[in-house]
Amino acid sequence: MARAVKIKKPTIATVAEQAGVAVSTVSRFLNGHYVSATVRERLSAVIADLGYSRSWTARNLSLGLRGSVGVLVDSSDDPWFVQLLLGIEEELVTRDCSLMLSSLELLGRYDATRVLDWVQGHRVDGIIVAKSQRRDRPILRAALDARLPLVAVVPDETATDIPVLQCNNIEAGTIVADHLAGLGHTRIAFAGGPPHSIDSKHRLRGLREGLAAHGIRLDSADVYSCGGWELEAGATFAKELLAQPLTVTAVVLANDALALGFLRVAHERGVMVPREISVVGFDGLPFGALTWPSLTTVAQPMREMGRVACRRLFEGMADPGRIERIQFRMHLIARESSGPAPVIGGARRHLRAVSTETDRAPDEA
Amino acid sequence: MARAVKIKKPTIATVAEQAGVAVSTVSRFLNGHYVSATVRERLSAVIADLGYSRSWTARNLSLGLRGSVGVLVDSSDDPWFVQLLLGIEEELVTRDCSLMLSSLELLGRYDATRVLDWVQGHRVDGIIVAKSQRRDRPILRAALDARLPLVAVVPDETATDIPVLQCNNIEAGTIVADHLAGLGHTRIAFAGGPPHSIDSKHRLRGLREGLAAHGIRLDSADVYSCGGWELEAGATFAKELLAQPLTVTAVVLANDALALGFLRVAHERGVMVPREISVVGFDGLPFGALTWPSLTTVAQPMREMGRVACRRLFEGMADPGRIERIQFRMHLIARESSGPAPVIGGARRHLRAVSTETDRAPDEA
DNA sequence: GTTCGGCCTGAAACCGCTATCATGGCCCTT
DNA sequence: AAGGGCCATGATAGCGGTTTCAGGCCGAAC
Repeated sequence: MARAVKIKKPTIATVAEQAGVAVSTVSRFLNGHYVSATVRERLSAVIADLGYSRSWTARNLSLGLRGSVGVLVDSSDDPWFVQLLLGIEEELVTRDCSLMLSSLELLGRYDATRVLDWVQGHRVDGIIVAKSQRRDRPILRAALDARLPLVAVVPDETATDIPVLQCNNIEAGTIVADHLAGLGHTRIAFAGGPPHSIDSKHRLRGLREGLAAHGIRLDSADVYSCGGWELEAGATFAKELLAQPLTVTAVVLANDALALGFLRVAHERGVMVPREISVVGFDGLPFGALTWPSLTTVAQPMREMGRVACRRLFEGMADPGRIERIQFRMHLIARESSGPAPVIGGARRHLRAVSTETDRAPDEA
Repeated sequence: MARAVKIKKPTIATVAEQAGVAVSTVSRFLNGHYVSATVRERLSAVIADLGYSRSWTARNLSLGLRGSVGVLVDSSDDPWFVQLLLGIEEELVTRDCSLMLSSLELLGRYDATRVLDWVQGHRVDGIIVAKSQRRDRPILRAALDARLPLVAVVPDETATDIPVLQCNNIEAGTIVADHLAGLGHTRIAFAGGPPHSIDSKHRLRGLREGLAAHGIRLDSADVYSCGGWELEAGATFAKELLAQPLTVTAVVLANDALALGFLRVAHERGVMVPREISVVGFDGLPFGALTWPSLTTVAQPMREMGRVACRRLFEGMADPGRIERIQFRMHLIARESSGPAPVIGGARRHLRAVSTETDRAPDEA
């Protein structure tokens, strides 16, 4: 205390010396193993006095750990993964582990070598790949070959050899079906994303089956493809659909971006949503709440998924080889873009929306 | 090659042995120091053969580094910082350094001890605090006391003892002034955020000065305060302003969230934007492009700021004690919410917007 | 009064890599 | 022909922890 100020950071040896015990004793104390009460008190005092904090680098080296998990995100999905990160972080904090972030974009998306180098050499105990797609498969394979625990979140659904977290898109479709049927819609259109997207297919399938349960038939003529996932694709589709007289009272788009594109064009064309047509998307993007009208959507529980991804990763470290598929339920966020089906020819009063404004997702608390 | 498969990961010693050289030679090779051509070839071969990759943990321990920088983000600003992260990452990749992410929220926002623990004990060589506010000051102080290089991005502007990156809000104000003056507006309102926000004040000041340069006076009666930064505050303000007959032809709100709230209410009330009134925000939030009409705004070059923050952090590691304030210019993104000033009483034709759609910010490429 | 067994603690090896210092060739100089 | 430098490499001491193993001390059991 009264000593000359040391410039060097105190190490475990400093503490041991000051307390007059061996380093191993200090180490035991630090790790909560048994030490006598006297020593314990003395050590706490010395440590507090010195402001000592142990080097995780050294600890990890000794233990053969890396002390962090890597999260690879596809940077093109901007705001999508923020909640996911928070969920992961939440879980990590309880494990004295940190979150190493990297984007596939910057590591060189298609170069498995670079990712692997990051992964093996750098210092992660496992990786979580956010929104992997089929084209990322080589990277995943390589990581697996390197015996690196790995979890993919919202992956290309055809992957069978890695643990994946995904949403139940079929159920999501039926949720929309129930919602729209409840509002009295009977003629509904669906617009998918890229031609062979499995997400689209499942959402459509769920929608179709759900509607069927209500005795409503989704006509094949009312199933379209936007050709992509982006807002522009949705806008293009809207222009086509709205160029002709409306034959449907609601349109379901395969994701929120498409739906927002649709809403936008609807506004340009003066088509009233939801009075003339209801619009529903999928994903639960936060800014869907900010448009006018705000977008009814089926949200993915991102934060929860982050938590589970992390937990699953640690399980995978303990018990490698277990490959499973964890499904999450999506939940409806009814906002303003969906409303009662227009009554054909009926004199309808000004009816804005029945939106229940369940705006706040359970995990956004 | 033909040896029995070792379960253990190869280390530098394995490589040395296989190649018949000393570990120090391998180390030199790995670090790009000089070794003879023969040895070099032999080593590359052995390394490739063994699939060796070096342990960054060990390297860092030896070098006394941590090999990563920490980024503390305030989780409440969802999508705001994604571009920032990408900018940081971009810079980090060239330095074989990784990005450790943590949110102030989870580390316990107001508990400097916990952040410090993360910071000292865990393993970062420095930290970047994104969007720090005055209330985070104790954390910054503590980090500084621990001699930990630190950079604050878009900070509370009154901080003087740490390197900060910030936007030139005054200039941003004049940019808006030029834009609106160019569109013929002469009666303009400004709505600030929280009462004492310095950002608000600067933006207002720039606006006022800029307008003055065009011979336009910003009347004090036309300066309002929304009381907060959130969308709802903007909506509330809009309700008040739009309850009375319009006396201004344009309204400038202190950030995008407020402006989006305003737009929303304007739509509800059937007020045409920009035909009846132009609306401008600040920040450049990505989803400002998705609303209808899309929002004219002055954007912060987030990705660039991320890059610079990172570079500055490394400089600070080499040369501690240098405290400076780096300013960034914001740039106008003219979209649909701003248009020519309505001609009072004139018979105007349907004029949608003069938006030049400079939608894509330079750094979004 | 020994011997055995538990409980704490100390000594030292090790985790994988870097850096410093020492060494031994080889070429070049005078 | 001998000495001096330089170059490439080898040996080794850390970096800051953890863990194994051995040993000292004390009470209980024979």
